[in-house]
Amino acid sequence: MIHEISDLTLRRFPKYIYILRSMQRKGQEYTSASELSRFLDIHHTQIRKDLALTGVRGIPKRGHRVDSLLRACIEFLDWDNLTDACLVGVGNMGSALLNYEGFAQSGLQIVAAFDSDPEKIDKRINNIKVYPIEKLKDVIGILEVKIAILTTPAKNSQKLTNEMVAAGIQGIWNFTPKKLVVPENVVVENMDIYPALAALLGKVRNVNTINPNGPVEFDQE
Amino acid sequence: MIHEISDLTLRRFPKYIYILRSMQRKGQEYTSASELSRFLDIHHTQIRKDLALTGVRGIPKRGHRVDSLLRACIEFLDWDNLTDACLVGVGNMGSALLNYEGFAQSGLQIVAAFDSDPEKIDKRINNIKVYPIEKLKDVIGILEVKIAILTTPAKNSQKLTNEMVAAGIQGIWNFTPKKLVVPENVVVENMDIYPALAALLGKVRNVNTINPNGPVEFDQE
DNA sequence: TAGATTGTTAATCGATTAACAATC
DNA sequence: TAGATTGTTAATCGATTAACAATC
Repeated sequence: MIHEISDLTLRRFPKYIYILRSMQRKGQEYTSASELSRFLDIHHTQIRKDLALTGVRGIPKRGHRVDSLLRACIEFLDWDNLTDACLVGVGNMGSALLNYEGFAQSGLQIVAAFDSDPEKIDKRINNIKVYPIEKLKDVIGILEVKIAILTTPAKNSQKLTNEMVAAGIQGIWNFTPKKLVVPENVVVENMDIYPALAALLGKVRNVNTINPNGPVEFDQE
Repeated sequence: MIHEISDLTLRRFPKYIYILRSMQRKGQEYTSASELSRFLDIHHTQIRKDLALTGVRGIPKRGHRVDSLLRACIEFLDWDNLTDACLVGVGNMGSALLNYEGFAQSGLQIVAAFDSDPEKIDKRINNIKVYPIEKLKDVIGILEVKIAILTTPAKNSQKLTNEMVAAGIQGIWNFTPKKLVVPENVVVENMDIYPALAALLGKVRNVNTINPNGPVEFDQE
């Protein structure tokens, strides 16, 4: 029986990869679950379970070779194969993502962008061509893109989503605050910043409420 | 005994606020936990528990008044009071955030930005002044800012974090992939896009693995 | 060898969901 | 009234953490 890999598990792997890459750059040969745990605030048992999913075996007392462990993690996420994506909505956030350098190392390649502003159409941003939004369906169909990044104003997000789904999109990275309605075989990953903002402000308040004057210092003098 | 409000709870409230605002715009007078549940994919029992935290009481068979419920949710997150923040690193992502229109409605006001590029210093983006990074400590001290948004390259993130903490920052919204080390009274909210990307690509793969040919259609002919 | 580390199984913890009486 | 909705308590579920034998 194949177990579905849980969302939380998938989210931990990029953190392993990030640390392992920096270890590799520094020439470190071996690492252990306990060492990764110290750097990441993830319990060492959790890390062992995750790494076991990739099939690697560690050596007691020594741990894992950094390079083979890194390779295993990258393969586990399939980040050694680039998945094509398109980006819809070339505003501030969209441009920022089009200029991101890290995607190529993370399994993603943006091959087309769409916008409704005639000023932007047919321009290239970071060598990615901006198509008119009317051509959404055609271009997605021709390029056979399965992943879309949605960075439009929230207003049209559902309409565009419907078009994208009709054109064959299977996964949407949603940067708008709107919940998208999609068929069950289409996946949505919400990248809404407001829940994160609420969590940040709320946690700062939690800290201040529980411990309103900060750490108590013993006033010598 | 005061219960600390959990992270997941805090993250749900912006979703309630978002829906309630659009209901209010449409002039809808009443809503119910069950209705919100349909729009949000959150269990109705969960919603009732959350709303109970704000102190509102619903009316059986009728639900809640949209306007008073919205007000209660906003007060619960303290979004009716603006918290000052500064932004460190005016790159693509930083500029996108400086131009965000939604923060004022979400309890956040960015009052200063910092960068090391002389081209950017002393310019204004969306009326927010860009200071030289060397003045980080002074400006944060003078303006008494407690929240920082970190959108620099990952390289210097820990060094800048140390400076910000020394200057009195209590909460950091971290857009870099690096895990920041901070004292326990400082809160970090990670807005790393790679875990989200891994989750999206992984979930699309999950769907295709479990159901490789999409939904089975009964071919009538 | 001694001890650090692995990998697995069991216990704990917290969030989500189910069940149900109360109420307008 | 009948029935939809509320709000609470109990059950379930899954993730995290603890415990521990195996091993180099």
